[in-house]
Amino acid sequence: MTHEAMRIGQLASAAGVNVQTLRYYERRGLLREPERTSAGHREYPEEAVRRVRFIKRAQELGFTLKEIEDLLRLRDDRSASCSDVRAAARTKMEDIDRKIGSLRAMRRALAILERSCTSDGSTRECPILEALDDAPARRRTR
Amino acid sequence: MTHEAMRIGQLASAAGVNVQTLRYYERRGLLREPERTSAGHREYPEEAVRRVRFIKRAQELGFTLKEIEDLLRLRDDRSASCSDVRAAARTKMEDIDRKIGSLRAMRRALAILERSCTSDGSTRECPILEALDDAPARRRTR
DNA sequence: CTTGCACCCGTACCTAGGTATAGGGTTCAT
DNA sequence: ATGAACCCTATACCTAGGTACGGGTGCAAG
Repeated sequence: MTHEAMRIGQLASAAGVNVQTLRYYERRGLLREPERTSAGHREYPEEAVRRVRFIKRAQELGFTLKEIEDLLRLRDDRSASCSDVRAAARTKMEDIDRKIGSLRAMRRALAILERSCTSDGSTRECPILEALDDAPARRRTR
Repeated sequence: MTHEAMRIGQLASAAGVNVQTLRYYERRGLLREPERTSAGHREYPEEAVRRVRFIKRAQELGFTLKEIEDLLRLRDDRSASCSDVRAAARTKMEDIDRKIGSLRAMRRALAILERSCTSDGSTRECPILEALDDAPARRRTR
């Protein structure tokens, strides 16, 4: 049972990206340089698939590759001091909380829009802009 | 009290973007062409500030300008049929739910990471990748 | 041994979303 | 009535995040 040897093409199709993207991520430092066969071909462990998918997912959430690199470094860097890791994790969590807050506001606005539209056929008083007027992660008592 | 006349520079600084960005949004169709003075200078109503802020906020949440255009069109298009508006709103809400789901998973992972780090100084078994293994909100990639 | 496919590296190119520059008009306080 | 601070259009340029291309190698099947 060889489950420790994928080549770049397999990884690419498993993760839904293309081969050059993987090499690009490697250059950028998002993927560490994998082992090579004697012929110089890259050999990835299976977990690489999850790593690449994580990257794509995080991108859809509005994180830049730089930020994703930071997130992944939290995971990889065995030598990082605990307090650094904790601080970085907290920073990212705050960032995430803010994003969730904004998304919820936006969702609320869309729900109102949808409801207001049901009633009488007019799209008056559309709330989409109002939705994000206040600070994105405003602490609401609710 | 005239609060119905901002020029592009005022709008830009109020919304925290630069003047060329506003003209760019106009070309892209995200901002409708405003009135002009006799000399051809753009005159924006106050609500333009909120519109621009909305755009920036939505971008941070991973929406492309194209998608933001769709969102804003929902609001603007008085002639859109109610069922179109409702359908589009629902689609966006699903999208948002997926994003929120992913962000929550990521947040959970970071919280675990932070906690696991407290205990003994080692960053072993970091859960960051595991966080997003399952589909974010039970919906396949678009 | 050659055909075909996956891989290697380096470099060029592409799209999205801006940002800057050139060359000119407007406004308004001094 | 003039100069600083703004505005106009058009066009060129920039960064992020890829994608494609050219020329060469590895290797299994026919």
